Formats: sequence, structure tokens, C-alpha cells
Amino acid sequence: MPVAPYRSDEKRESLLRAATDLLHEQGFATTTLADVAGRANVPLGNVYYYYKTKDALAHAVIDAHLSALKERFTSWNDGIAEPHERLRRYIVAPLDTSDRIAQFGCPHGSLCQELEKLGRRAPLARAAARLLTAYIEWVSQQFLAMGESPAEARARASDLVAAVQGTMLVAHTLRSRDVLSAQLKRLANTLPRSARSASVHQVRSRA
Amino acid sequence: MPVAPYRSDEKRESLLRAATDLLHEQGFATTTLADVAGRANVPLGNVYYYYKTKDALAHAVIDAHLSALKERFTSWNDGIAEPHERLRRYIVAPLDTSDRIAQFGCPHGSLCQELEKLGRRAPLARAAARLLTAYIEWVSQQFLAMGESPAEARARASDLVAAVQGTMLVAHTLRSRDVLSAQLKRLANTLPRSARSASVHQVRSRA
DNA sequence: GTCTATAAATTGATAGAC
DNA sequence: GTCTATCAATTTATAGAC
Repeated sequence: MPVAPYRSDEKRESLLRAATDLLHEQGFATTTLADVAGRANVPLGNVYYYYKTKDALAHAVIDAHLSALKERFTSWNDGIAEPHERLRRYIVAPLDTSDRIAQFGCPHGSLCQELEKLGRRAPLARAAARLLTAYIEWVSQQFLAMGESPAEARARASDLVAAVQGTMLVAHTLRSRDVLSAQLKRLANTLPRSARSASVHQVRSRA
Repeated sequence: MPVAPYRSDEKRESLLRAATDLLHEQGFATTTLADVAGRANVPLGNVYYYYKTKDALAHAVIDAHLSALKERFTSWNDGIAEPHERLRRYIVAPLDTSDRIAQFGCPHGSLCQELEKLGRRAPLARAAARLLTAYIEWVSQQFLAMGESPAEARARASDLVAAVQGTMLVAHTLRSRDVLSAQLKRLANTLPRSARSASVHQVRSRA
């Protein structure tokens, strides 16, 4: 589906990358469009040609996060046979960028939390919430594939996503990569290999 | 230690209460001093007589949260004999205000997350972080009293606080009191009654 | 101590030349 | 499509009368 970007799309994507990083590092409220323009090496006035409002830019960031998330899920579904092992990979995934997560928190979770506070901009909050629900749905599918009942799978998924998110919050607040690492590893060890007679190899290639 | 408030302290406390509620509902960045003044029925200009800056007001809110937290810990230490039961009470405590937590998230955790983003106002972030560390320290003491080793107690405490915080984030994002309730109850059920030969009745009256 | 202006700074967004 | 200049609104903070 994605084609080679046109010349003008490069600028759009440069702005999107700058905004993605800045929303992670500084949050939505603190990040000004001048910040974004500056990091992307684009004059302030030109930002509005690509994104009509600040909200539209944030919305694009969230959409990009969601797309990337779904690609990761598809990749895990296709590349890892055991749902148990997929979940383990999900849990330890933050270790790939542990320094940034210790410094700035989870790029998805912190967006969810902050945007919920922006009362009149409810659409943005709803969009960010889809990031968390995407996690929960995918994790739930893995527990289903491990033989859990639908209700149990949903509950376990919600618990697990909460534990991962909470871990990132604590590690970020403590600014400690070590806490993040140790805690995620403990969390991975609590994973059951299967529920009862788990029918593995069931979910493939659906994010 | 607390004495009867003077007349002028009433206004100060009214502002503090308004700010506390608004920081929970709208976050720091979204809440204007005009909002606070309005909710406290105080003219905008008068706010600055009691709190020199917005940061000073937020700092007072955090200090008040921390004091309230420590009182709660002391109350639990003194009123509940079993550390295991103290932890259960900690876990289900959010159910006392489940509606507000489902709507606005954890008043402590969301402050931590948001204030971390305000780069140049680092002192505020550090102050908010003390809320989370206060939880972790108290929980750690309970695990110690249950016979865990210091290292294990610290790890378990970090895990438990993360799980509770993550649960509030997920429930808030899903805006679901039911998710909050069910998930916290499951979490409470994972509590061990003791480690090995737990020497209970050890920690009392120290927050 | 209280309150009404209003200053000063920031920032989202636009106009309009090129 | 690009970029400079600027508007308009918001908001922290202060001045100064009472």
C-alpha cells in the first residue's frame, strides 16, 4: 500500500517525525508548533500548509503510532508461533528503547493520560485511547489462542497491559532503566505457558 | 500539630482545594489560575496574595497530597494488624472514589506523568515523584513485615504500585468503573498471605 | 488584605508577498 | 508551495486604588 513518497511528502513526514518525538519528550501541551517547525527545519508558517491545526498534527501522530503498532502485531503474529512467546516479546519490547522510556515514559500511555485532560479536545483523547485498546485487543487474542475463555482472556489482557503501562510509569518516575528492565523481566516470568489444553498456532496474521 | 485555621487561612485552603480538584480533572497545563479563582470564588488578582506563582500553587497541592498520603499510611499501620490486610486495603482503596478515578485517573499518577513533561519546571516534577516513591516505600515496608528480604520487598512493592497505577490508567482510558473494580479485586487476590515464616505485627505507626 | 485594571509574554493561526 | 510578518487570543503576573 505505501508508495514512494513524493518530494513534498518528505516535508510532511519530517514534520510528523519531529512532532512524534516532541510529543513523547515534552507532551502535547508543552510542545509548541514553533518547536516542531524548528526541529523539522521548516519555517513556522509552512507548518500550516501540511497540518491545518495543532490538533490535526497530533491526530496524525496518533494515527502513525497506531499504524506502527498494528504492523508490530502483524509481525509478531506472523513471525512467532507460540502465543506465549508473542506475549513475552510484547512485555520486553520496551527494553529496545529503555533509555528513552526511562527518560520520557511510554509514548502511547503518556499521550493517553495527558490528552484525557484536554476537556474540549475530546476527539484527540478518543484517538489516543485507541492505542491502549489496540494493545488490549491483541493481547486478548493471544490469551484466547492459549485456550482461555473469552472473558478470562479479556481480563488477563487488561491486567497485563496495565502491568506493563504501570511499570513504564514507575520506571520513568524513578528515571531508572534498571527498574524498567528488572520489573519487565519479572512480569514476563509470570506468564503461563498455556491455560489448560491450549490450542496454539491459532491466531496468525491478524492485527 | 494542625491548629484551627485563621480566617485568612480559609481562603488559602479554599484555593488549595479548588486547585487540587482542578489539577485532577484538567491537569496542570489546562488549568488556568482564572479557573482556580473562579471555582474558589476568589478574584483572580487575589490568588497571587496567597500563592506567588502557578508553580507555587501546584507545589502546595502536591504537598497536601503527600501529607494526606502519609496520614493514610499511618492510619493503616495503626488500625490494621496484618500487613497482608493493609496491602489489600491499599489495592482496593481506589474503589472508594471509583467514579472520579474512572473519569479523571489517579490524582497522583497523572500528576507524575504530566509534570515530568514540563522540562524547565523540573522541581515540580521531582515533587510529584515523591508521591509515587511514598507509595513504594510504604508498600515495601509491608512486604518486609511479611518476611520478604529487603531486595524482594522492594521489587514486589515496585511491581504492586505499578500494577495499581496501570490499572487506574487502563480503567480511566476505558472510562470504566467496572474495569477498575474487577481488575483491582483480581489484583488483591494475587497477594500472598506471607512470604515464608512471616514475622507479622512488626511495622506500626510509621509512615 | 482585597480587588480592578492592565501589563507582558506566549502561541495558535492567518495574510499576503514571492 | 514557501516563507515573513503579524494578528488575535490566552494567560501569567503586576500595579495600584481601596
